Amino acid sequence: MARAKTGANLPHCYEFPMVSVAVDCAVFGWDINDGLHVLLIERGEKPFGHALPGGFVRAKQENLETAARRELEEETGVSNAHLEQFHAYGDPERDDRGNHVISVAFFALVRRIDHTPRGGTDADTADWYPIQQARSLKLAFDHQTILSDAIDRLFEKLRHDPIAFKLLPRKFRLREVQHLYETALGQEVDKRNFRKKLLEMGLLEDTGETESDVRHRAARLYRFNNAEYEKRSRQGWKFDI
Amino acid sequence: MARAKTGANLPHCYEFPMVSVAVDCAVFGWDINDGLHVLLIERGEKPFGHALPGGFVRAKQENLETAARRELEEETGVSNAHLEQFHAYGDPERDDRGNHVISVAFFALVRRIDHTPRGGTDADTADWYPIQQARSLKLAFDHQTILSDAIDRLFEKLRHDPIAFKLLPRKFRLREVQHLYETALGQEVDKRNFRKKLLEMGLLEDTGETESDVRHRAARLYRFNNAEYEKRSRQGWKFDI
DNA sequence: GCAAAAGTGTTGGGGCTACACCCATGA
DNA sequence: TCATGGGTGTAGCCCCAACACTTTTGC
Repeated sequence: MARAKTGANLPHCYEFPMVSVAVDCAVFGWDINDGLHVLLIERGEKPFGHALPGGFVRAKQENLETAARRELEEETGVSNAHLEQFHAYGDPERDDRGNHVISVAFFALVRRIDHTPRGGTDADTADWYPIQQARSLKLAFDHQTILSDAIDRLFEKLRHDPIAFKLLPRKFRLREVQHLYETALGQEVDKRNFRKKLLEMGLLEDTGETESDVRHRAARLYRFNNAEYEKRSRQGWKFDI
Repeated sequence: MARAKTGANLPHCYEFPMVSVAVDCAVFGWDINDGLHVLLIERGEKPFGHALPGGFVRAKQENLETAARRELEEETGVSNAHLEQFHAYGDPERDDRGNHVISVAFFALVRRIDHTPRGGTDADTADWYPIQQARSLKLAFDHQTILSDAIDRLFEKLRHDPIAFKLLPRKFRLREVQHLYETALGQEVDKRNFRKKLLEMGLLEDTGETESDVRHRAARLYRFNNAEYEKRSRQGWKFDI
């Protein structure tokens, strides 16, 4: 999908030099045993190494979010993610292949169990990396900056928006929620106070089910009541943890 | 600055059709007598009517923020604004002149007294409009959506970031701060409690001066201590109102 | 019965809300 | 002296933080 400047037929001509537009996604997945992970591509072409999934927007055919969903599906097999655009990156030198490429970055939240990554259409492979490890890799282009911004934004947003429930399984234990928030806040929280706050908020429904296959007392499973959240949201209520 | 498709020399050729990249700015100004205003251009060309100041990014020459500053300066004479990128708009049909133009939108905060708007380099004229009035205008392209998002974002951000002091004069009365917050929150706040909170926060310095030319008791003038704010910020402290 | 996590109540203190009056100034 | 906004103190309440033990289950 690179905009070649060499070669025979370059049929699309303009008065001024043009910028290319790409989208990139920081896809996050959560697992109570493993913590927060991000989905990275191991590139099979030009700038080798790891990178965020993404690619060029198809002019006149799609908007930014559609492009992001398409690239995500093509490169990693992930579909139906919760997508949120968070920043555009536009330094002229950010793509070291020479073109001026601006990239609109999204973060994406998925339930990790639903998404065993698969490789892309070409030689690329996609895989989950713990965020600590991902942070220590040398990513292509300015993807390390993008990833770092995405993580900051995700942690910030978890506090003011109930997007945690896009990461957690549909039926979850309270302790999973707590663990996720401890990761986001960077500190431990008091179990009793956290549960009280969460339950008294009135957005969690007891499914009546409990976990199974554990060798200790089984935890109740809860479900997030999104309809109720949206109702209150329209009335000006604000989620906060 | 339009990317003409007609005409003789179109020297920049590509393998694929290209997207154009623009930046647009919602410039906000505040005045205690007048409330919140936004700076709009009255366009002298093609899609006539009002629009946000902005224009195309110069490929290979500038990044997004630089482009926004340049366009702001060229079209309205505004310089040294506080700029924050907030969203990118990319629907293929959003520019009704036919090209696929994505726009990276910024909101800009200025001290209105410093900026008497002046016209642009061409036939355009720039002027302040109260936000209520601006909201009721039919703006060019999807600028009404952009403006509306910018206002929402500004109001939200005022609560978690001391950006109010980018809108207020360098030396301000407490009542001005209160008025601005009442606008942002959409509700009145208690004078005593508001002052207490603000002063006990310890980020406002008494300048020792008072306002003049008023026919009632003169108010003290305060200054925002940005150095202190940044220091605390680095220590993890969070502004909140 | 033991290991491992689930689940639960109370208390004290700090911060927020609510509320009303005097002060300084210019006309 | 009056009109106009500037400036201040307190009491009650609610919410948040701190804190430790009992329950269930599988092995």
